Amino acid sequence: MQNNIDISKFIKDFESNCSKVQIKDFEKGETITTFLVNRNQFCILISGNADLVRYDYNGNRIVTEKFSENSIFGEIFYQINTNSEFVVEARSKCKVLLFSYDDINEKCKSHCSFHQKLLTSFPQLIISKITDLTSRIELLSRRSTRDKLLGYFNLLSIQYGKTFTLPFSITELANYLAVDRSSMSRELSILKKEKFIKQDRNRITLLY
Amino acid sequence: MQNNIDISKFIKDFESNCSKVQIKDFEKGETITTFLVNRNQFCILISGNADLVRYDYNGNRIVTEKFSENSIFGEIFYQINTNSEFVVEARSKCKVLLFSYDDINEKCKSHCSFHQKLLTSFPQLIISKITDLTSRIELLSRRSTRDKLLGYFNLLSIQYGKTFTLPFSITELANYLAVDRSSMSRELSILKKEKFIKQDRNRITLLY
DNA sequence: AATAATCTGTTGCATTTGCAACAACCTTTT
DNA sequence: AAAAGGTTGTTGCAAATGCAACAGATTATT
Repeated sequence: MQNNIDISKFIKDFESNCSKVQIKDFEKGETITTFLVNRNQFCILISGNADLVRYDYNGNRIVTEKFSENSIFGEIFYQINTNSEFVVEARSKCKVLLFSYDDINEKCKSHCSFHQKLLTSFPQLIISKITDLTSRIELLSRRSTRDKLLGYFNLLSIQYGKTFTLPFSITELANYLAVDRSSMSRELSILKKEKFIKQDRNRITLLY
Repeated sequence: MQNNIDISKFIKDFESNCSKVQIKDFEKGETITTFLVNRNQFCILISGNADLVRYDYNGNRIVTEKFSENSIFGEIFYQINTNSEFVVEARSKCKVLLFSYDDINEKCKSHCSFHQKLLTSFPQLIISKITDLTSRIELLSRRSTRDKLLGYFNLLSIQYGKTFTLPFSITELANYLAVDRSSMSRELSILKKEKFIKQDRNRITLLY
């Protein structure tokens, strides 16, 4: 979630001068893109918030990833799967940079300053994404809800100390940890009862 | 897991001529690296197999990731966490490329052919890694063992058709899907009984 | 300010899962 | 060939989790 560079600032006052790269605006609720075919599509979220939503065979709506400023996403990162449908939905007004990964490689050999900047920003954006993904995998591979919660709180406490505000709501936290919301709520209550944590909405204090 | 480029071939007959990049050999069972401090360490597994193992507070040994030829790993991709210890262990003879991410950036501006090749290989290695991680997250975020199994089988069937051999053993599959081995075995039996799949050891046929 | 929509905590219940133990099988080593 | 070490499938049982339903709180909309 932490990004050290700020590509968005760079782009905000910058109009793409290259036909291969698009900057598009989306209103809340709009579909930014879907993952259906292999187009090597690569996107950077310049501003706003968006969810990657999977609709499974039962029609269940499952939030698979959450994107914010500087997040990267796109078909290129996904194995396309006929059994479920992936949609990136804007949760607020969004500004998005879209391009094909093939194009970026070609174009970067030219001296377009826009691409130049994009290319130098790439590695950090990508490494940051991998860090996020590995953290999440580490959490998701824990067997119990309690371990998931404590593991996640521990990560946050490294950054913010014993008291911190969750970066999302309780409902979204349950999604992030891939557990049932009400069950997680139950487990939170137990953690409170056992004096492991204090909780006020999405503000958490660790008591250990 | 699928990589289109082959950096290992390139490196096999190549001795690093740059002091910042090391190629090291490890015997089966040896520790390749640990994730303890933030050194921006970045590794590429040239040949062999290795596991990223987490030892949690109970001393449980949990395989978090599995690496094979062309896999990338390193501290740089992990939020270091005081509560558990991460160790990369060689499961067979391994040849590993190690360097600091900072160095690679500096050095790449020079015209060292080794770095040049490394740099051009980077994006694909990284994208391939992200694809693997997102696939796994998609599976891990499913609530039931059955959904995890069927989701994983579905991914494999896209590549290999209705009959395929799992890339790892049943025990390792349970690790990959973060479920108890015996419970998973139970669920596999049910799937067999219900004629969803045929299974012979780690060879699976989908019957739907 | 009133209303609607969403979020949160709680609880009962059925199901699933993890855990432990064990036997059969397979692989590797001696 | 025998022994040792690891893998796999099975099962009983206890514990954890998902699901559903609901009420109160909070936030957004009109």
